[in-house]
Parts: sequence; C-alpha cells; structure tokens
Amino acid sequence: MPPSPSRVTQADVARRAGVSRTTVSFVLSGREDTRISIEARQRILGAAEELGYRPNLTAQSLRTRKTHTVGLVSDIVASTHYAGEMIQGALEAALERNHLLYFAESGDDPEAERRLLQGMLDRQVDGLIHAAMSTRVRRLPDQVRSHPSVLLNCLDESGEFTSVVPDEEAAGRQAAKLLLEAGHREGIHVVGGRHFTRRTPDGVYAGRERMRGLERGLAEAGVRLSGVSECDWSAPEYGYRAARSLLAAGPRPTAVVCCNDRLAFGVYQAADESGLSVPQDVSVLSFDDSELASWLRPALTSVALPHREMGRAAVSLLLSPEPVPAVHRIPMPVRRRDSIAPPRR
Amino acid sequence: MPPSPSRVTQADVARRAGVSRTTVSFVLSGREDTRISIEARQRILGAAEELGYRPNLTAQSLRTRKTHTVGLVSDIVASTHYAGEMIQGALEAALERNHLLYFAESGDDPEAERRLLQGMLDRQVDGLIHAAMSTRVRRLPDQVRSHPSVLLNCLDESGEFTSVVPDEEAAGRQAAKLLLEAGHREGIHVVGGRHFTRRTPDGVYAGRERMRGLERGLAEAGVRLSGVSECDWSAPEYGYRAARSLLAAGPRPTAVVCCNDRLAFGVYQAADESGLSVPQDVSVLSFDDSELASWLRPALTSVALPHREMGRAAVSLLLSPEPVPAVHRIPMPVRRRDSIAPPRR
DNA sequence: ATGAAAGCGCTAACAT
DNA sequence: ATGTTAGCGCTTTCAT
Repeated sequence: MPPSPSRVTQADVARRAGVSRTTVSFVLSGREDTRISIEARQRILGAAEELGYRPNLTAQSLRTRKTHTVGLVSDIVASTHYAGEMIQGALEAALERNHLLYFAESGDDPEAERRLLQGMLDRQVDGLIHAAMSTRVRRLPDQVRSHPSVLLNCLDESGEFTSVVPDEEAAGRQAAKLLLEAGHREGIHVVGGRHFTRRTPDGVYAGRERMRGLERGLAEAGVRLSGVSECDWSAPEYGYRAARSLLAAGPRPTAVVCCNDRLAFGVYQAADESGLSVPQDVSVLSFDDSELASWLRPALTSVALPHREMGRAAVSLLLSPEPVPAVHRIPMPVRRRDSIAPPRR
Repeated sequence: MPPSPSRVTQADVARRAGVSRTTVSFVLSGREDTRISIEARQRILGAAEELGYRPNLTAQSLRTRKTHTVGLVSDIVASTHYAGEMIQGALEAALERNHLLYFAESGDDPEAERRLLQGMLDRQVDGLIHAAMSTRVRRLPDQVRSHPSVLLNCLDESGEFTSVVPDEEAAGRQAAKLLLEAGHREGIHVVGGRHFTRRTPDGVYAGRERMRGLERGLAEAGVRLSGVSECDWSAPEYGYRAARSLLAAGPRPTAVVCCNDRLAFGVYQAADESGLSVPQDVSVLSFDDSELASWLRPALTSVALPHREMGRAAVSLLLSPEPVPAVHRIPMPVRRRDSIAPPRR
C-alpha cells in the first residue's frame, strides 16, 4: 500500500527509543506542559539524531491545519530592482517566523491570478500577500477575501484589508525640502508629473501623491512650481524628450524634479547635449533610488522606494496575531548624492 | 477533536451525491480505468460544484508523496533584472505542469542555504532548483544530493547533476562575428576581461568563456585583440575608468567589447567626455542585454543572457521523467541595436 | 460499477 | 509520566 520507500518517521524513533509515538511527538515538538522523564527525553533525542529523523511537515500540516507557508503573488514582471527587494524583505520576515514562501506572478491577468491563488489555497497556505509592482488601488478577488491577506504596494478599494504602501506624499515633501534647503525658490520644474495613461486616466498613485507632497511642501515656503512636463514614466527616452523641449522653450529651469530615476537619466542626457552641467547649471532630484541613481554621473540624489521594508512589513503583519485592517505607510528615505547644488545666480 | 471549522471535503460531496468516498475520489481525480455510471459521475460533479469543493492538496500529498511543488533557492540578491527573468521562466514551466514554486535566497551563506533546503525538503518538495546569480562552479550540499536537483546557472563540481548554463563561449564568437561583419580587423579592445577577484582568482566563468569565444572567433579570421583592460565588472564606474586610460594612452580603439552593459555605460560616459561619438568614432558591443542596453543613447548592441529560457529549461528538466545528468548550454541571442558601425578610415 | 477498509505521518484528547 | 486511540482528507487495494 505505501506507494514508495519512506523516510524515517516518529514511529521509527519511538521504536528505537522504546517509548510510544506520543512521547516522541511531545518531546520532538518541545511541549512544556507535559513532564517526561529526563532520560526518556534523552533517549528520544538520541534516537532521532542517530536515525536522522526529520519531521514530515505535510503530515503535520494535515493535522494542525498550519502549513507554515505564505503565498505571494505579484502582478507583473518581478524583473525589476524593486521587485527583488520586496520579495527579499518578505522572505526575510517569513524566514524569521519559520515560514516558507510560495512565489508567483499573475502577469496582470485576472484569470491567471485566480488560478495561482487557488493553487496556493488548495495547498493550505497560512496567508497571502498580494503585491503590485506599481502602487495602485485594486480589488482583491472574492475567492481570497475570507482568507488572511495583506496587500503589498497596493490598496483594496474597500479598505477592508491590511495594506502596505510607500509614503509618497511625505516623499514629495522631502523633495521640496531638499530643494528649498539648497536655496531654490524659482525655476523648479517637474518631469514626469502624474503619469496619465489610458489605464490610469487620473494619473498613477505615486504621481498624484508625489506631486501633492511636492506642491504642498513648496507652498508652505511660499514657493510655486514653474511648470510640470507630463510624460510617460517608463523609459529614459521620455524624460529626454521632455527635458529637450523644456530647455528649448522658456527660461532655463534651475532645478528639475524627476518622477523616477529613468526619467532623470533622460534629463541628464538632454542637459548634457545642451552643454548644461548637473548640478552647477541645473539641479536634478529624483524618486525610486534604483541602481541607476548611483551609476549616473554625477550620482543622483533620489528619494528611495522602501521596497525591502515594505516586504518585511507585509509578512510581519500577515503573520501577526491580529492584522488590523489599516494602511501602513512606510517612510521613503532620501539618498543624498551629488545632483543638487544651490542655484546659479 | 477537529481543531477548527473545516472546508468541504470529499466526504461531504459523497454524502450529497449519495455515493461512497471512493467513488468521489475516482471521478474527481479523473481516473479512466474504472467505469462509473454516467449519472453517478454527473451527480458527483454537480455536488462538488454546488458545495464549492476544493481538494486539500496537503492531504493528497501525504497519501501520494507528491506535493506538486518545486523549491528554488538562489544565492544572492534576486534584485537584478536577470534574476527576475530566471524566476519567471522557472515559474512558467512549473505552472504549465501544475506545480507551484517555493522561492528563497541563501544570501550566499552555506548555513542559511542548508536551512532553506531543509525547510523545503521537510515540506516534501518534488524537486529542487539551485540557482546562482553569476555563473559558477560549486558543490551541492550533501543533504540534497540524493534528491532530484537541477543546477541553474551553475555547475556542480562533480558533474553528476543536470545543469543549465548560458552558452558563453558561443556568445563570445557571436561578438567576434558582429565586429568582423562590420569590418573591424584591428583596434579591437576589451573592457572587463576575465574579472579576477579575490574570490575568483582565475576569473569568472562568463569572463573566461566570453574571452575564449571572442579570441577564437577573431583568430579564425586572422584577427587579434589590441588589448584587454581587466577590471571589476560591478559598476559603470570601472568601465569608465578603464576606458579613460584606454583613450588617454595609445592609439584610439575602433571598437570596444564590454563584458557587460554596466561597463558599456561607463565606456559611453568616457567616450562622451573625450568627444568621441558612438558608433561613428568607436563601436561598442556588450553582453547581458539588461534594460540599460536599450536605455543608452545610442542604444547598445548586446549579446543577451537567456535567463528566462534557462529558468524554463531547469524546471522542465527537473520535472521530466529522466533528468539525465548533463550540462545544457542555452544559446545567447544577440540584440542588434545602434552601437556598431564600420570603422572610420 | 461501487463500497469497505486500511493507511500516509503526525497530533492531541483521554485514559492510566 | 506515558500510552491508547481517534482522527486530519485523501488514495487505493480488494471485495462485492
């Protein structure tokens, strides 16, 4: 009947130690409330050791209804710097609590997502992390709404779930502060903006929040933006184009705030072509703090996406006794480098 | 006794359909060799549907000794473009075969790796993928040597396991071909080289193989390298420095082969500073094909690391009936862009 | 064509 | 302080 040759089980250990399976179970799972003779415990531990006993977690799970696993499904391509960090953070937190992580990507296809989640649910995961690569509001599939879930880098439309997002508005304020500190009060321009696309007609979450924070931060010092070049955020090319027309047009900006590092890269390229040097002629400030920021010359000051911390937080929250439905905003640290200087006068 | 309120089981379905659990198991698992009346089958399917029955894969696994899961543990930070691709490929292949993926990182710490592998083994994974971020030779921990394992982007020192690596030597030849086709026969310089470090005194695998392929490919056309600037591969800065001294020193190179895109980025920066334009004054060619390659101006021609294909291959091999211990070399496709031109005469 | 029964490896009431 | 026993939800042999 047993389909295949098996490994050593608690029964084997019990036999070898001359005790019952219960006793073995007790000592191996380290239960305190039952007092087993010191010698029996020694014999059991010894036998387990000698036999190379390892618990079968599948069997244990069937009985306890705890698998010590958490499932993480993200929407699109984890092949970005950020994604990796997020997953690493999640992993760390899971490991600290002796959990393992199932990882999968839905490719932003609802049907695929459903199947993945079902696969995890069928395998009795203890909880689910729903991650998005770009911060946004979404609706959690019905199938998981009754299971422990935490949203990572996204918000459920109902607000009924615990979620973890970067504190983008505060980041915008940080940006304002950085510029203000350096003495910039006019000629501050934005490249990127809210990022209006067909799928996000009102702009992306990060765009809206960053802009709000930036504008408010500036406003509190009586400063206003000189202009905003709305453009696609996805590649340096767009930042390059926006900066070119910006430099070709009106009065030269003294500082440009880029909505992400790729855009800043494009802005560098354009500044370079116009014979402008960063930061002497124009200060550049950015968001995300991807690897690119440190590769650029001069190195780019950027307000970092705290992806690793977010990943950690999501799993911690998921695995903690009472995950209060609340939005956790993780601070975005600024990475000061060499792209900001006082305005030329 | 049952620790908690439970979901619907096969027993519930059987009760509802008025048959035995065996019958339910038969039809639900779609066994062909047993003929169950068409109506019984209908009733069962209907009942399962109505009740929203979902199999408990933990229970199933305990019985069948198959969990339909594979564990993937990689060494360091998956926060690179490449890593994501590799995992995606692995994921795709796993999903196609109805498996889910455990993912973890060892941080290159043998003890951590041991613990992770043990966690996966204890959870009865059907197989293991051992991934490395940078191609290299290693030794698989003893604990997993008797379990189905495939090495991804690394080789076991014994050669006893199935492994999947990029075909770096062929890539080097491709690079040679690209340059030769464009008419370059002299002034060809390499930035990067074998990448000798404290941990890799003989150079890294990719460095050795790429160089060998490049030199041989060139040699077959009677061409020799003008020089090799050995340097650290990890950031554009090193490429920048190497290129600067290269440009300051002897006769100007007509083509520079960079060992990865970051280095090429540095070379672009240096060329730019020297007033040289790519590709008119100097052709640049690179390896890896990261996102950077398409972001650079002019866009960089690069021989791509086939990470997604490698991931797919590793899982396919792992899950196929007889994983022959063999080294599978995956071809590296060249991405032609705008950084190569005929040499100026 | 269907069902009874045993058992995968483990936990946990309930005895003793 | 330790053992007996009954499951967890599923598969599978063997009877009927």
